[in-house]
Amino acid sequence: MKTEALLQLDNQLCFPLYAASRMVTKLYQPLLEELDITYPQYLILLVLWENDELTVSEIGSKLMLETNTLTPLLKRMEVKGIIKRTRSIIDERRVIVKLTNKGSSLKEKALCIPTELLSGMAEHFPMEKINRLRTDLNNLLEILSK
Amino acid sequence: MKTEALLQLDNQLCFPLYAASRMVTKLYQPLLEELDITYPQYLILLVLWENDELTVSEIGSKLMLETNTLTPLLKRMEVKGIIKRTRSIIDERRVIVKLTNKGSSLKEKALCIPTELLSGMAEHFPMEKINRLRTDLNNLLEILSK
DNA sequence: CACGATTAAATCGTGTACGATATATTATAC
DNA sequence: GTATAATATATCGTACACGATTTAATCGTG
Repeated sequence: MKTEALLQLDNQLCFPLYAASRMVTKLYQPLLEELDITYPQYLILLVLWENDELTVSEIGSKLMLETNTLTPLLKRMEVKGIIKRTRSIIDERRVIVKLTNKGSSLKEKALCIPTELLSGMAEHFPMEKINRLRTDLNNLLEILSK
Repeated sequence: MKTEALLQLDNQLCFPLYAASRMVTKLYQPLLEELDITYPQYLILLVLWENDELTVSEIGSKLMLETNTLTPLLKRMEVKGIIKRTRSIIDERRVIVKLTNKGSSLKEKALCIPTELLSGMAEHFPMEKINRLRTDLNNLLEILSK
């Protein structure tokens, strides 16, 4: 490919990644609205539902987010009453994030979300392709994170 | 797959998309810093280098961004002196975005960016997979945008 | 045990994203 | 022609992202 052609939007990897990420987030929105949470807040809940009581940086390493993003995000979630932040007694540098009852119980409401989204998507996009995409993206992430 | 397992971070399509998008943006950053532009500003330049003198909403439809994002972004780019915004005389609702000389000349500096990134990535990620990823993502975008 | 280095969060400033609304201009219907 | 609908941007408010810096607590070494 000519160097020139590499600058065309269609030939970039970055753009479809950027656009698809935003579009998929928008797909989630009507479903997340019913839980009164945003998309990044949903990701944090996914992490906590799998493993409750994590420190801020443990959440960060799973989601690849720094404390400068997480701290305000977690504070908003605490205001909503879905998590609780407490300083660790053993090591007062650490802040333990724990689900409240409300936060835990949101999981039941969320169970239908992945299925609903995938089925909506699979109408026009074969599941096999979705799986391949996920695998490729996870591979890419692995490369990029080291 | 059990419904429960669908809520695991690893099984989501949304998360690797979100994380990979942010990671790839970070890869661009050192290169874009030399041009003194941000990543979304780079995308706008890609569009204008292909086709100069577009309206705000024409840029928006190519990048899937609304005017509430673009207007401030374009204003910052105008302040930097890389584009010029002018009301159309034919239809005063429209704003024509045009590259300045500085904006045009940034293209030469940018020519090496895609090659440099792809080569860095291809070390651990076969080009064939990158191409497949791009194709799949573009397919997904097509589905999602209608 | 003391003190510099490391670690964990928080804070600050800037720049996106985007839903909702406002404003101004042009098109359309009657 | 004029009221109204449609179109194109802009504005506003909220919520991320993230580089850079700060603050506070713990660790490690002499």
